[in-house]
Amino acid sequence: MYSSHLLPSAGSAVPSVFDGPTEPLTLDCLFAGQPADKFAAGEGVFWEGDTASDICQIVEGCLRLYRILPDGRRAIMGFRFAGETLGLSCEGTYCYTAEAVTPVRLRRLSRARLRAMGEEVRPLQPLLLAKVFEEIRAARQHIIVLGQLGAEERTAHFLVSAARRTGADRRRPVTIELPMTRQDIADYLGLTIETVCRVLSKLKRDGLVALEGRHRIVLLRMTNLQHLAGEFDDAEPQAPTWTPAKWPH
Amino acid sequence: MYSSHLLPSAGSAVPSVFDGPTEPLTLDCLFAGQPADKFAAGEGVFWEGDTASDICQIVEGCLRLYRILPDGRRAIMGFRFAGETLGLSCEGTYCYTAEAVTPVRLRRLSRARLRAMGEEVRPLQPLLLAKVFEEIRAARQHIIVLGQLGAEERTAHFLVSAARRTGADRRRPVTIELPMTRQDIADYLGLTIETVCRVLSKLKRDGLVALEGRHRIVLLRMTNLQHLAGEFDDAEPQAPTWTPAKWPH
DNA sequence: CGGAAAATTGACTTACATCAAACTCAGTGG
DNA sequence: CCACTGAGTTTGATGTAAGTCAATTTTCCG
Repeated sequence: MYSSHLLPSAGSAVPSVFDGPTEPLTLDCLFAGQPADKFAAGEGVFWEGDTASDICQIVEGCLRLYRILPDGRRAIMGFRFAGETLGLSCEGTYCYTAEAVTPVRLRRLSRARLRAMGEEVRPLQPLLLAKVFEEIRAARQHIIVLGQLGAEERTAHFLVSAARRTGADRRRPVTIELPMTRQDIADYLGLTIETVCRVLSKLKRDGLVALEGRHRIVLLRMTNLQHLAGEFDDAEPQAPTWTPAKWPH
Repeated sequence: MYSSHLLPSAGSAVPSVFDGPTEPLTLDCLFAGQPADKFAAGEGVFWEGDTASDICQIVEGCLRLYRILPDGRRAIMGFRFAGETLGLSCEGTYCYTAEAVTPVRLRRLSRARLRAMGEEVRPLQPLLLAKVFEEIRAARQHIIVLGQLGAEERTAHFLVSAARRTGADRRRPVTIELPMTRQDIADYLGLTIETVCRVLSKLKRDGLVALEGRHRIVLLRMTNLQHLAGEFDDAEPQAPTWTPAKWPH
């Protein structure tokens, strides 16, 4: 019964098995009732290690999620924008710190409350689970970006996926807002701030993007950028040309 | 009720997910009835893009999980050893190829069947979910390794976590089996085979490890290795008593 | 405006990749 | 049993992408 949600049948992302009257039911509805907390730019929403008591949905603004390594390095795990949620795929304690990049308004929902709601509203489960899977997918993507791509490729990938997130159609000049600093981008991409700058300058020189102030970039040649980014995320099931490596004992 | 599984209350996660097979009720019981398929070294179990119809549990052997990028690069997402499962945190289609490193025996369980079982055996859900969360945790770990650590740190981290996976106690010389090739390790760590070799040679020269043949390594100085690896994963709230080193690699 | 923080650019360094041998084994067959 | 073989590994020489250090220049916010 309910387990069908945890084990979605092949096919569509959000399990359609128990859809019924789907329309008016999303997480938004649950969050809608909650009061909106406000945070100033630079303010922390929660910290790594805190008890993960709430799920949050951003009403407005942008957050950075990061961990600080023992030696002081900062690894940004991702950014969250209006409409997105955070805190769902943590067990027990938050596994990163969430900090406002811009002024942020967000709604909280305690796990206890969400749990209670989940019992009454059955189709809630697959929605939550879909978000968890989406996070895994994003994490795997990030692994490939960091492990395999060069500085230019990483940056192109970042821009393209930012554009994709806005929902803007692929066609022609897409303008994206990047409220975070260059340092944030660098810490996200595993590069230095200087390298990020140089790459952006190069992309500009090559006519692939236009820089409008610090926080707005126009992607002029999406196709080229996607190609630079590797395009490994899209469909295209590569023919498996594996080597018949054998076990050398 | 069941939603409490998807939204585990703060505090303890499901006890030691990664421990060896514990008696009472685990996935092992479900897999126990299934016949064991055999695969020769180098043989594929499933391919990226295949319909993710089964969950697999490895009875014996080692698998590598990877994706091939459009330009031919191979990104190894992870390895799986005896007792571990694969295919759980995929939606619809497998998101990587699974290939035997050594001869492998594994049991399959169709999602449909697992779903059916999940209805009868209630405590099954949290077990599955725990595995999903564990994968997220591992992916985040990998992101930090690839984004922030240098070659030596990455390699040390790989060794330490391999040791941890065997369940061997932290104390004193731990011998680990690494059935995969150096190339596999390189593709997993985002390095070249030469760099992996050089790092291992250096660790040997420094007396941190001993190399016994190609596929066995003795970790002589766990503490040093852990320190090299950054130690950012364990509990240990690391008092920041250390100088804010810059960006060494 | 004015000043400080952020971004950019340039000169130089370094860690890792690349290219190229040589070495090590484990499997095979004489 | 031992030489042959070839994949896998190791080591060395060299190249290069990205990091580091150090100025500027730009932006934006009071």
